[in-house]
Amino acid sequence: MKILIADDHALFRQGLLYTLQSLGDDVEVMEASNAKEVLDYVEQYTDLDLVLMDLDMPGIDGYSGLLKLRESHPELPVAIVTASEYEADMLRIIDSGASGYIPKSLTSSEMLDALKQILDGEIFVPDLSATSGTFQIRQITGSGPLLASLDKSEAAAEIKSRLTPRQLDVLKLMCEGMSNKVIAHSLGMAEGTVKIHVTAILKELNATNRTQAVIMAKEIGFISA
Amino acid sequence: MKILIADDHALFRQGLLYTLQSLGDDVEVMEASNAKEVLDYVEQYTDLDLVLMDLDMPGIDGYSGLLKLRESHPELPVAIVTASEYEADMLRIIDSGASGYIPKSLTSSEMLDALKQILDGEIFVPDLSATSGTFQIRQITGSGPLLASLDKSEAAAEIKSRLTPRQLDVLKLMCEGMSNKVIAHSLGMAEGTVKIHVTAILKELNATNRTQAVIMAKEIGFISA
DNA sequence: CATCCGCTATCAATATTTTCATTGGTGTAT
DNA sequence: ATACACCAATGAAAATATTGATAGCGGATG
Repeated sequence: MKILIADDHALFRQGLLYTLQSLGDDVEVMEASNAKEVLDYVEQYTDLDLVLMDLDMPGIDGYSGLLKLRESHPELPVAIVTASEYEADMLRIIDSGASGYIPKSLTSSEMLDALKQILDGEIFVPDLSATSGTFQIRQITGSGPLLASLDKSEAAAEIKSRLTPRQLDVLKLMCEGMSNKVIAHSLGMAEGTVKIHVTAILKELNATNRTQAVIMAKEIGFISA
Repeated sequence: MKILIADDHALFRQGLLYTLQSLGDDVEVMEASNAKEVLDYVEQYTDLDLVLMDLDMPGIDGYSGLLKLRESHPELPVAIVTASEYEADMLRIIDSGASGYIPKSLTSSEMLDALKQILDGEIFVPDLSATSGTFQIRQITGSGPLLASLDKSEAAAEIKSRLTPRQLDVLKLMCEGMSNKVIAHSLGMAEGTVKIHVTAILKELNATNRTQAVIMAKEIGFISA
């Protein structure tokens, strides 16, 4: 198992290196301190299993590096490691074909879980939400009277019972602000299938567009889980 | 010798921890993941020899933490560790009484040299001119990193100040799940005008679609008013 | 037991609407 | 002068609706 880590901060590389050892004895870690080195490496070593690249590096930045890698080596998993935790960044990066968006604020064990997930072929995205701040049952134009007349937990149970498991998966990602394309990529299904689920969700929730559906889901509070 | 390191990135702490061991056997390292923990630590442990504090942390940022430490414990050496390499930052920080300005891009050995220098009572500043290759004027895209470092109410004020009154009107209705057409009708303007406002809002909030913008606005909590 | 039926999940493909980006122009305050 | 609000209009992308087809899975029926 060969993993290439790219970060301009030597000490962070060192911490990551140390953590990566826990993945197993057959893990070989290589280091790069900028994106250009990464591009050179992937030419030279064709047996890489994963590239972990910092977003913020001198010279070619990680995002440009990601785009170039996706173009030249589409099958090589590339995960972006970053100090930023903007959902917008995350979406942009996942949308560009990265296998994961890994905040530097993760603990070692969280980082390991994320990496295992990525090495399993899944896409890792952190749970940036967890805010759960503002609730109020508000009348949504066109929303049925059902939701307004139930309290939160009842409504949440109502919804969960009416939506299929797969629909719940999709709704959860909708609540992260993801586009159909990103959701499809994230859940490993075709974009068309996502659309079918979205349509079904809108119908069940009696919403006329995705934003309304997300608002309802968030206000009811069943997405925070 | 007791050293407290404060950084919200666990892996960086780990790398730094490892490096600090090389300073000698009698080095005891403590960790904090935010500035508040630092302030608590220094109250509890009065025999600290050095604090290494990241500039960019959630909650109280490193600079504020530095100022507070200089006030409460003027004799305790505090060095700032940072991902940024701006001369302006450096001057501000050294001027505020820090014992050093340590770029995260330093190698382990450079870091050790810097720390030794600081422990000797000197003030460490990097040679920024040497790393001129690294010198990129980072463009802050529109919104910038501001929101991450502010708490909700501050962020709400931030947003409100950056959006025009009419944009706020539109955003409010977006948060109700209305389509552009309905918003236009509702505010008595053309649909095209709504689109322009929406585009401007997305840009300001650094969002890639309307659902994201609504999520952000709701999470920050400024729409409830 | 086999078959039929209903539910779910998947993909493909089409058509329409909505959303988003951009450019250019007008008026209006400060 | 500069920022704001507004409109028109274009093009591209995303979202929504719909139809058709395949496949697995569980229950019901014969």
